[in-house]
Formats: sequence, structure tokens, C-alpha cells
Amino acid sequence: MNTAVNAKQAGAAGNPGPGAPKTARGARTRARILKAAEDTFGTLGYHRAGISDITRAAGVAQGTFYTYFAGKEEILRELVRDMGHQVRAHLAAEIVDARDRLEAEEKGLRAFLQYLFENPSLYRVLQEAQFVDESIYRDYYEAFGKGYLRMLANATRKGEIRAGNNEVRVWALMGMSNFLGLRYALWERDVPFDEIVDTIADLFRNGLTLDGKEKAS
Amino acid sequence: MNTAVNAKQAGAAGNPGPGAPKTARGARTRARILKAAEDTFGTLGYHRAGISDITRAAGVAQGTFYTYFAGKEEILRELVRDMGHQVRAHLAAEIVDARDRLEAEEKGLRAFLQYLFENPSLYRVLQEAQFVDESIYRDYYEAFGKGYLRMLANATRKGEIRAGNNEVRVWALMGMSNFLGLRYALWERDVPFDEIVDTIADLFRNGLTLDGKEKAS
DNA sequence: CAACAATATGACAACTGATTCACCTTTCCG
DNA sequence: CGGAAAGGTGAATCAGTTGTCATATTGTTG
Repeated sequence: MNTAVNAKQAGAAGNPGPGAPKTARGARTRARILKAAEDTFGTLGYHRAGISDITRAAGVAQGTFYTYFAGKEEILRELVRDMGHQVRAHLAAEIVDARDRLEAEEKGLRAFLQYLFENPSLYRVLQEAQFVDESIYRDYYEAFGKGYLRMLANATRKGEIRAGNNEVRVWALMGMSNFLGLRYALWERDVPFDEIVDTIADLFRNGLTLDGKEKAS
Repeated sequence: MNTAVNAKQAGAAGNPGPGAPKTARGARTRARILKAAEDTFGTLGYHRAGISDITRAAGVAQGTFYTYFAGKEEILRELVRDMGHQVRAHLAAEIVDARDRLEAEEKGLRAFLQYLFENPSLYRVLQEAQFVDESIYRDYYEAFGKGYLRMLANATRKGEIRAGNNEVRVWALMGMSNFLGLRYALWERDVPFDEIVDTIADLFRNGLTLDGKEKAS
């Protein structure tokens, strides 16, 4: 069936799908469906959302969905990759002018909280993807973590942060952001982002205990 | 539509279900089904797992399931509450003899990683519950966080940790543990738990930056 | 513009899986 | 012991889904 068309544009990011759009109209429709899927998965959740919900939101017929996506799972995969790109690009832009690692962490955390607040679908789509196909989720966090790790390595080299296992730190930091975002950006905005950022910055600067750096015993 | 007007809001903290067992045999069967659900949800996931999978694993007929549980969603709720009790009890026992907060954090993190490794179902069941009914998940973490907060407040009073927003810290700490557990206890055990604990303990003692300790608020 | 390719439609076949129910079996207790 | 309550059974029902297909519309091109 759709196997006919290949050998064209297949190498972009790895996923050609049943038929990549070959027309401006097709590209537009595909994009509309993808956006509709984001909204629908975001509010109804992956499992409760039917293809019909997505196509209705996109204003196309059900059959049209299968012109561009092999099925529900594939559009989720596509979606997470897209959204991952966006967050990473956004966060990268927000911290680009930080003067040191601590400032980058502060800006990054604030930007992440804000982004999550403005794009709540990201959380749900990503987390649900974990149990649809774990590799989607792992890819996301491994991509994220890889960039993060590079930044920490640089900071270590520059003497901005203490030597230590940066890989473990990366996962700890991503976990912190994730939970803080869920609790304070999605569930309840009862604590200003600035206070959250200050609390975490204090942890980075001074630790949690009282007898930290100064004490030489 | 599954929206329905189900009698969900029944018992906040004592859900009896359709029929609480009135016999030793009944209690045993109910327990078998609950355990089977834990295993089945843990390996197949909530959505892929059918009632028939659960009853088969429990060695009972499909109809028996409904003698004790109103449906798939209710057994999940029950399960998370059960598992929550268990983790909290386990962790509490593990840190009871810690001499100060830092030691409690170290023991707690290590115990959590170990527990997750030995009970991988906990992670999946809990995380999936989030999107079946958010309140299940919130209840779990709010219960967890409440106890955690109390401990941090005590530590603050005793002067073991710096003053700061302990509620925000609690969510940051829970997030850290969660991600570290996922990555290093469930996905790949390529870093010994001791090293993870040491890395985090160092963060708590000294922070992340080299030049801490100057500014005290 | 004619012919062809790409897109779009929407009804529906095929399937999945939760829940029900009429009917047995076991246990309890006077 | 005997009958009632509790426990257990599994085939049948039933609601909801995905993915398909024959057909119609739109666009592209020689």
C-alpha cells in the first residue's frame, strides 16, 4: 500500500511515517493534526483520547489521520520529539546569557516553571508516553540529560562547581525540576516562582546543613 | 463516555467496596486478587492489564473480582494506598536511628533506592495512577510530603539544617529521589547506590558551587 | 485543460475488554 | 443436619475503539 513512496526526505530525523506530506496543504493538515493531538492528549490523556477526538479537534475526517500517522502510538512519539525540541530550545535561549552555572540554574529553573505553566500539556504527554513506550521517555531525558551534563562538565572545568559525579547530579536536578514544576506550576501556584528559585539556589550555594564549607573539622 | 456519575467519593479513608469480605476465605481471596493486581499492573501496566489477566494470576474467575472491587479503577486506588503505607513504614524504620538530618537523608535515599529495586511495581503503579485519577497520586505524595515536612521542621528547630522554605525543599527532595530511583534502581544499575548517596550527601553538606558560605540571610 | 497524483471523507468491519448475571459450591451456625 | 448467607463461576452482553476502504475532491503538471 503506502510502501510505494520512499527514498525521499526519509533522513530528516528518522521518522518518515506512512506518507510525508508532499504539498503545502498536506503539511498544514499534518501540523493541524499534531497540534490537535497535543491539546487532546493534554486534556483527556493518551488513553481516554480517541483518534476521533483528535481529528474532530483538527477539523478533519478520521481517515485523514492515517494519511500522516501510522497510529496513535506513532503520533505520540512524534509529539514528544517535537515538544522536547521546543523545551530544550526555549531553555537554552533563556540561560544563554548567564554569567556562571549558578545563575544558569536559577534562570533555567525559573524558565522551566514558567514554560510548564504555559504549556501544561508537556507534562502529561511526556509522562504518559513513558508507559506507552518507554523508549520515548528515555530518549527525551537522555537527550535532555546529555546537554545538561555537558554544561555541568564545563562548569566543573571552569571551577564554578565542586568536583563530583555530574551524571548523578543531572538526574537529581532533573527530578527536582520535574516535581517542583508539577507541584508549583501545574497543581497549585501558591508559592511564587522567585521563592522556589531562591530556595533551590540557596541549596546550591550553601547546601542544606548548617556546618558546611566553612567548618574544617 | 466513561465520565459517569460513579459513586467514587465514597469513603475517603475507609473504602469498603461492594462487599467487604465477611469470612476468612473471602479475606484471603481478596488479598490474592490485590496481590495479583500489583504484579499484573506492575508488568503489563494499568491499561494493558485486563481484569482477566488479574483474575487469571489470582486463580479465580472473572466474576469473583467484582465481589470485592467495584472496578479496575477502584482496585488501583486500593493498591496505591496499600503500597504507600508499606513504603512509608519501611523508610521510617530505616531512618529511625539516624543521629541527625543528614544521616537520615542518606539512609532514607539508600533505603528508597533499594526498596524500589526490590519492588519495581511501586513506581509504575503509582505513576500510572496519576493519570487514571490524579487524586490517588496527590494523596500519596501529600501524605509522604507531610511526614517529610515534619522531619525537616524538627531538624530546623534543632539547628541541623539551615532555615529556608522546607515545603519547597520537600518537593525538591522527593523529585530527586524519584528520578534517581527511576534511573539508577529501575533502568540501569550502573552506579552503586553508595556513590549516589555520597553525591547527594555532598550536595546537602556543601552545595554545588565552590564559593558558598559568604551570604547568610 | 486533461490526466494524474495527492488529499480528504466518513461509514463501518473487526475487535477489545469491562461488567453483568443466573446459577452453582462452600461455609457457617442454630 | 439443614438451610441461609457468603463465596465463586464464566459465558454473554455491551460500549467503545482502531484502522480500512471505496469514493470524492483538490492540486499539479505537461
